[in-house]
Formats: sequence, C-alpha cells, structure tokens
Amino acid sequence: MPNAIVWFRNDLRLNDQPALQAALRQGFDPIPLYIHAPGEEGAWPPGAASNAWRRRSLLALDASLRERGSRLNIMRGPSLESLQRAAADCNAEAVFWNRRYEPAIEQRDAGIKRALRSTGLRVESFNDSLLFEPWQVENKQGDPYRVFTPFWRTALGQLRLPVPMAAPVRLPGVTPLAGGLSVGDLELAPSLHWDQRFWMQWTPGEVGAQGSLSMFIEQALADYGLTRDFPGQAGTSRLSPHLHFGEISPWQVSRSIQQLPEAGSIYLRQLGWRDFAHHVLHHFPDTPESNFNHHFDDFPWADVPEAKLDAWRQGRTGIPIVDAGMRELWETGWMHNRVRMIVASFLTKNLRAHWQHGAAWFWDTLVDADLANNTLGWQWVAGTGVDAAPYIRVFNPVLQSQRFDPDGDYIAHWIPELAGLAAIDRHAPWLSSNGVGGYPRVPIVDLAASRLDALRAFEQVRAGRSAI
DNA sequence: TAGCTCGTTGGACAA
DNA sequence: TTTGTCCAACGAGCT
Repeated sequence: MPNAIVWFRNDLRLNDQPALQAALRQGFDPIPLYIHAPGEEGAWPPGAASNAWRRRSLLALDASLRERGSRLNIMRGPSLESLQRAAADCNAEAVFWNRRYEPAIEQRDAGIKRALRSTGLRVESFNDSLLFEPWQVENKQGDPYRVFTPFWRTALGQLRLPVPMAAPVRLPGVTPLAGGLSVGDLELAPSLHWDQRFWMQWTPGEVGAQGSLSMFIEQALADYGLTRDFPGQAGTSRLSPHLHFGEISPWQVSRSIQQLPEAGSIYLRQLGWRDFAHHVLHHFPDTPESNFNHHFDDFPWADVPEAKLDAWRQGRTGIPIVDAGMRELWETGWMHNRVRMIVASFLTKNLRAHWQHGAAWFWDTLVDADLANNTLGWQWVAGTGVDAAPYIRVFNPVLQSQRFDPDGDYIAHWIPELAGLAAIDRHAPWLSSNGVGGYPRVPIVDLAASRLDALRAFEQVRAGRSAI
C-alpha cells in the first residue's frame, strides 16, 4: 500500500479523526507524524502549562498508536522542511491534516499546502475541532457575526453531526523515520516541576478525555444549568483542555449530552461560544494584539506597578475570591469560568491594567490556553470586545463571591489562611476583626473608589467617541 | 431605508 | 431579605 503522512497537530486522538480516516479510506498506510515548531505560532508560541499538557498527550497518543501496531514519529520544525523530508523518507504520496484557525497557523498551513502540492503530493485538510468552521456561518449580508446570540441562532439551524468514526482497531506497522525524535527530546516539561500537582486531577490524552466526558454526563450534566456557576461545586465539564488539544471531538460531546436534551442544549451553547470565538478570531485576526472595538484604542489603562500585577498573579490581592481563583490556576492549570470573569474584571476594571497583561498570564498558565477563547474572553470582560452592552459592567468581587460561593467553601479550599473564619466573613475578611494568618489585611485597591475610576475612564471613551 | 429589538454571565438602590 | 427598576442610551442584525 502507498504511504500517506498523517500530520498530527491539535487533534491528538484516534476516534473521530478525519485526517486519519481519510488516509485509510483512500487506501494509504498512515504514517503518523508530529512536528514541534513553536516558532511558527507567531506572537503566541504555546505557554508552559500547554507544553506540559502536550508532552503527556503526545505520550498517550504514541501509546495508543503502538497498541494498534503503529507509532508516532516526531520531528522538529520548520514544518514544511520536516514534511518534505518525511515524505521523501517514506515515499509518501499524500499528506493529510486537520485544520487550525490561529491566524499565523492558517497562513503557514496555506503556504505548506501550496508548496507540497507543487511537488506532486496529494494534500488534504479537514475540520476536526469545530461544529462550524469560521466561514460556514454568516449573516444575511454575508458578513461575519459580531454578536453571539444571532450567530448561534443561525448556526443551530444548520447543525448536522457527522457519523461517528471509530478508532481503527489495527494500523499498519511504521518504519521509524530518519532523524526521528522522542517526546522527551522536545523538552516540553517545565524545568521547575511546578506542574506536578496538575496531574492529580488531569489525565491528558484520549482516554482521559473520555473519562472526563463520562464523569460529566454521569455526575454533573443533569444540574448543569444550576451548578455551573458555582466554583465550589463540580458543576462544569472540565473538557476544555481535552477539546483544545483535540483529544475528543466536539461531535462526540454533542451526541453524548443529547441524552439529556434540556441540560444538553445549555452545554451545547458553551460549545457554540467556542465556535464563535474561532469565528471572531478568523475574521478579525488582529484581535489577539489589538482591541476588537477600536474606540478603546485611547482608553486610559493604568500603568500598574509590577508589584500589584504580581499580587494578582500570585493570589495576594486581599480579595479572597480573586486570590482563590488565581491560586487554583497556579496549582491546577485551570480556573472555574465564573472566577475567570471575576479575576479578569478585577484586573481590567479595579486595577485598570490592560487586558493583555491578563491574557498573557492565562496564556502561560492555563492548560486549556486557546488563542481564540483567551482573546475573546479577555476582550469581553475588558469591554473592548464583542459585547454590545451600552454601559460598562464592573463586577463587584465581594457580591460575586457571596452569590456564587455562598458558604465560602471555594475560598477556604484555596486560601487555607481564611478557612478558620466564619463562612460569612470569608468574602471580605478586612471587615472582620478576626485574624487571617499571613493573608493580606486589606485589599491592594479600594473596590468602590476604583470602580468609580473605571466608570470615569469609560466615560472618557464615550465622550471621545461622540466628539468624532 | 428606517425603525425596532435586544444583547451569556451586572451593580446600586429603593421599596 | 428579596425583588424590581434604573443605569444612559450603543449598535448588530433583522424586517
């Protein structure tokens, strides 16, 4: 049988794997290949937490390929040269991969496709990661959407899930490519081993992804609409890193949650946000670097001292719900979505730091760091992004804490210094006369005063806009 | 074309 | 303690 290279990227699975299935269906022996080329990701090479996850996911993929008689070949970039070398080495007639949508990667892949085709190779790419690719949904004017709800209404009307593609039981054997590396050679593990505790609650790879999905459906899906906002409860799917690395397909998730149509449709909407983020990133490729809403280009961000940014990063702001979230992030590589909004609002509204400070920290520390989602989320909270709200919304972290962590369990879990306080005092310990150990006695910023400052700064943008 | 509706996740305050 | 109303009036998307 002729050979075809299956270029694995962010699709580290064997079920529902369109590129792999295409190779098999077209009568090729698949040669699985992963190429390490962080320098090709533009301004956004993967962060430390992403690398730590990817290392384990690659090991898991290699193991399941070996169980089936194949193996994962690993090379170091540049990608085009690696593909050409690999193709020559194994006499491949075709190259298949699944698409990515980061602007730098889209551009790179288009060039690679042209170059490989010009040498006579068959090259095909597929969607493996989205319910709707960015160009499949458009409004009645033929333009991209800028508001989620109309995007999702249109998208849902077109939703067709593909037939499941089971992982192949056996795969043809593979002769190792010349110059092939091992996963260890890529040096993806953090040098400080700060990720050690991550793996008590995460299992990167396809098996771990299937486990997360099963656990979510058995234990949390039925109450998803009620409990997803409460960070102290296990009410969310925790599928985000698995989806980011393509360890599970959005189609399988979508099919599975339909067991419970009502709760399922609420969760499906979250997958819709994922698609919408990719839609926005594709059509507005400069948004990782600049404001989606250019009226904010003159917004008076504060020049926040590094010490205060560090207090935010390290969970020492003196606002318990903020610090609990930042410590959860540092210790697990993940943060509950409700708390992401709270810490982001605190950084961009109360400290009035540019949202890019936050986006950069999340990018480095989240195991689910995803350029589309990270950019959309930060710009949304900062008010510079896709949200047509006519006035600025400043989260009050104390109110959010009282509403969504009413018993203070989440705070007590991540901030042991405060566990001795009565639940009611954990939201704003500076109001309590009881000791709080080494925890900051007062917040690094006055919430009421900084809120008014943020509203005034926003007013400036509005005034500037109407003057134009 | 012009007008209408409504927008993931809010806060403050009055009743 | 809980619930309702206003905030101040943008702009995307549809009809």
